[in-house]
Amino acid sequence: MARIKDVAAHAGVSVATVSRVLNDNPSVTEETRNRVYAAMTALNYRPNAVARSLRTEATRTLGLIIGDILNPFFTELARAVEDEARLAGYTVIIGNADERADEQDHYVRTLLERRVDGLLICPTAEVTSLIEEVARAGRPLVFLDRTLPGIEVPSVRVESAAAIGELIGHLKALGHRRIAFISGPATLSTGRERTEAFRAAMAAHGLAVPPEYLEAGDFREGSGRAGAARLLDLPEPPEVIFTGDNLMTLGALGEIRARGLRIPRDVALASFDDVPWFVHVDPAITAIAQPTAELGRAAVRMILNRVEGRPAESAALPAQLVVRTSCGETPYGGGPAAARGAGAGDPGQGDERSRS
Amino acid sequence: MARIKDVAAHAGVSVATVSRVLNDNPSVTEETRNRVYAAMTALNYRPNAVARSLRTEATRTLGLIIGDILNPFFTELARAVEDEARLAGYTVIIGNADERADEQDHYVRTLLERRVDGLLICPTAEVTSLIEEVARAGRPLVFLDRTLPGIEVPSVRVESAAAIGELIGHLKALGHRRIAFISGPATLSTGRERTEAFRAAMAAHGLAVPPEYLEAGDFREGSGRAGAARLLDLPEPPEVIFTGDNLMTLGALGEIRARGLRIPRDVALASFDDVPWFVHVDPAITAIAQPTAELGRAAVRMILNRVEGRPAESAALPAQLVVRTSCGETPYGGGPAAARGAGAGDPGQGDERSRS
DNA sequence: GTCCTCCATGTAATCGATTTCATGAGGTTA
DNA sequence: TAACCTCATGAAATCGATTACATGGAGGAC
Repeated sequence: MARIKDVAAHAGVSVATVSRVLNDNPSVTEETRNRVYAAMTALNYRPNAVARSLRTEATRTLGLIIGDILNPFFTELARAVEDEARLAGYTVIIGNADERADEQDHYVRTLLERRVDGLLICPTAEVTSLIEEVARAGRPLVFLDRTLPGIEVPSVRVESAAAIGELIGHLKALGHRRIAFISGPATLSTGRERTEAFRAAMAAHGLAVPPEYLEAGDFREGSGRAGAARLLDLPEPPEVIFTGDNLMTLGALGEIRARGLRIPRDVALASFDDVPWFVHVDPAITAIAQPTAELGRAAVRMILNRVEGRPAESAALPAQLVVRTSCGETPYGGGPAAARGAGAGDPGQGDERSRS
Repeated sequence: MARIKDVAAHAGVSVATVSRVLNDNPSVTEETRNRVYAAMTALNYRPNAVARSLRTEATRTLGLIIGDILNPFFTELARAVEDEARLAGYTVIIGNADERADEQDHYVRTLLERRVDGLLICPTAEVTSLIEEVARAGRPLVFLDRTLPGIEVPSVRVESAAAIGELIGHLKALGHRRIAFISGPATLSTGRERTEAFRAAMAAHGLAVPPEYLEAGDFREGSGRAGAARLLDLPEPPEVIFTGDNLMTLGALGEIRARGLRIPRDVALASFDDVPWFVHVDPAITAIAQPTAELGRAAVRMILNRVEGRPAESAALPAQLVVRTSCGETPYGGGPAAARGAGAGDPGQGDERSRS
């Protein structure tokens, strides 16, 4: 593969001049510039980003470590991060932690060795010593979606309490009283926050939460299924199962279907986290939609601020309740076709996730 | 950040010795080795992969360019590629072409500049001059899922004809005759292959395919919806809509639901490409499942063969029909709960997509 | 015509690792 | 004891770019 030296020789100039052309340095004659361009195309020259990075100490690369690549939430997040980074001229390397601290640490190490300019992490449960060290060393780092206690790192997360409160209000208005929650793991900030918000909202509405109505899940399909099974086996099963993320919803749905129960007549279902196909389940699933794409974009802006030496401030973006029909017909509306969001619209409907 | 020189000074050895320790060179005394390790931890040393790559001309990185990161098919593919690459000690950089040739070319350029050791591409429609050049230059390149005509590049793809033949047989056995197909773009090899297989299977079963029963889609949700709308508006609408990929299925489903039609009574639906939630649609959607993960793993093995100088041979992996209930009850089985795969099982059911 | 300035270009150091070749200490053998 | 070998280690070149500094020629001012 042609090197800068070859281009220089072919064009009859020095490597410095070729480098200047490469970097749009204005102090190169139009004529020389053209000769260099000609040499580049003649030799099929492609600058070696490895060499360049070694010298400039910048890779124009961001590392993104997500929790689970098969979870559509993280996929959409990755997509948004990628798009926003691309606009700024950065490439993204995605690492899939598979919700395991050791996998996460593996990627942190790999990405640091590759000298990414910034690191976006959706941290798994444990605060590993590696993460602590990286944070302490002051390397550009931003937490995404989740946070870790006791670590000083700017973060972008979702503010879920308001939407959860709205959901509980909606359920109460529909006449439901016995509401169960399949939570995410208490080791994750998102799991804790949603559980706390659920408890608080129930209390605010004067509804009791017996301990057996709080199932501890792990943001995986299997735990959603198992949690739903235990809830449905209770002497007094809940009227509503509220699940803490889209994969556990998938599991709970599977269990409900396997028992031949009808939604919402036998048991209602609501999901934290919305995915496109919820609309196509019969009945369509009431869900709390997260501002996933905005979350990713905000995180990129934040990490680039840190990379480029500007200050970065943590942010929390509001989630939004999307009322459909899986918890019963809304008393304030028409039939299934007229189901409408309690918020400014229904971001779960239609083509909003397809791009041009 | 500490460099190899600092470690050498701290341990009282030369940089060559540190490098030897780093690379597990056996000709280093146990004692020296320990001193070097101690220095490394003391200084929090992390080898600079950029510098190493410059010298060794290897990045231990693979590039993967997929068609659309929001399509679960490609996500699962990416996941498998990542896993298999990781086993071999490689990192993967994923580029999302968004089904556009210019985006694809952008990533090809970026990845070449970053000197990835090998390139896995799910090529978009056009044969761009860049792709041609890269193929001609003999750089390690493997086509994944799709192929390009007239370009000598090893590829891994899905053999769909047999499964499509089986599906048509299944539909005919259920009494359906008027079967329409919403195809992928004819510019993609997968689009062409599925359309050809559909025509051939229909002909083999003595069924006619009027031109208006062949809708040209583009593997996007919107075209599935529009195609379904046109088919349902025909004076003689089809009894079955067969869609060419999972996103178009999503669109067609949306259109069918919006019209208040019941599946399969008013119109049956079958999908090429299976995704986990098809099980939860009511009725569950009959689909042709692709060996997605195996596709990704095979592609990695192939590119690593090429990278390491071994020969690589193209492969085609068989798709499999998964019969559910969206085309009607099977005359050879029980009720919905007893729906069973025509093949060796139902890879679309249960937890097979969750990992430990 | 001389001198100074400006500016396009070139020379060479540098980034942090790997790797070839040299070196010298210690052990073996005759 | 001399000659030789083995082996751990070090010195220095190298990968392909960027960039500080040097250089020399053209043009303007006097």
